[in-house]
Amino acid sequence: MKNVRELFQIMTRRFGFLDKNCCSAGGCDISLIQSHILYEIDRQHKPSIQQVAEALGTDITTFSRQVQSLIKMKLVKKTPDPDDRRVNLLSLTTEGKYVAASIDQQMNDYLNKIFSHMNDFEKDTVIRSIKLLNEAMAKSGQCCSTPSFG
Amino acid sequence: MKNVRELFQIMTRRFGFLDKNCCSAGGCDISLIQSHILYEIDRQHKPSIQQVAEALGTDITTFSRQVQSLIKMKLVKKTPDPDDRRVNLLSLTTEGKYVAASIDQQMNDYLNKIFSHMNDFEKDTVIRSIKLLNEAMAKSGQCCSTPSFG
DNA sequence: ATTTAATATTTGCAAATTGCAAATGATTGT
DNA sequence: ACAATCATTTGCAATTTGCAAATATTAAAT
Repeated sequence: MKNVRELFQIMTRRFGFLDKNCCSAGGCDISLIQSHILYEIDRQHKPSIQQVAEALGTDITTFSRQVQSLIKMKLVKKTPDPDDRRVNLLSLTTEGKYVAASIDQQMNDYLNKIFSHMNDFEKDTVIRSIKLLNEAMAKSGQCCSTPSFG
Repeated sequence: MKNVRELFQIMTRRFGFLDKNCCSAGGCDISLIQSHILYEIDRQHKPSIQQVAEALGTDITTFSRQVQSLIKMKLVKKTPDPDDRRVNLLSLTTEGKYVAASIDQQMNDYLNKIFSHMNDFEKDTVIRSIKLLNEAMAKSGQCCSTPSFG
């Protein structure tokens, strides 16, 4: 069996390209990192700045500034947490939701294009495998989380 | 079935963390991008600067400078192509090969740790699935390659 | 053979991104 | 009230970025 790492490396790289190719939505061009931020804010329920920064493995001071620029672009909103006024809860604006949804749509379209080269059984096996992989990585704790917080 | 993209996004992110965690080898700390460059130079046979830049989807002027710093670190060597003196062929120095091999070792160790949470059948299925996925992505041409050269 | 286009790589430069250290504002425990 | 802790933001200096233009070499055209 060839080097397992090679398989993962190539796949991840390709998926990264896919991600980069889906960074514009309705005349709004955003960076790859910004796309990841929108995705993560959408996924979590009113996360704090720190939560998103940690999820993405970005330095928090860097992240703070990235949020500022997304706010300037009117894609993200910052609301003080009523329970703890130190924290700011992040959420997407209507426009932000639209951009995020549009990116999600593009990504899923691409993924379907990829899966069109497989039969139903293969597709099912692949999806099941990714799920398995994610669970195994979650169990492996330290190694697959943010380097700094590891 | 939940959103397929979510599965891929999380997996890719985790694998990215894994990559970042494997960026030091024998007292030599390198950046994530530099790690990718070493990997790609190692994989290809005496590639040109342009070939590696395109494989990694990096702007070529940026890449040119990254190669320069790797040369300063004595991890990479640049040899003029005898057949076409415009191009410089890249290769790893002995030290570069050592660093690349060490990173590869760390990555495979981590991957084995992850696979230790599966039985042999599951592991086999997952690896087979990644292969399938890579083939399908290769067939889908445009979408999973570098954005600029699309 | 000389001129012209193309190609691989490198620089100038100016803007954007980075992370550390320190500051701010808010909360908790004593 | 007080110090310790925490979430977030700024100052700052260094690195990284990409575009446009320069350089060096090759291929094509006349």
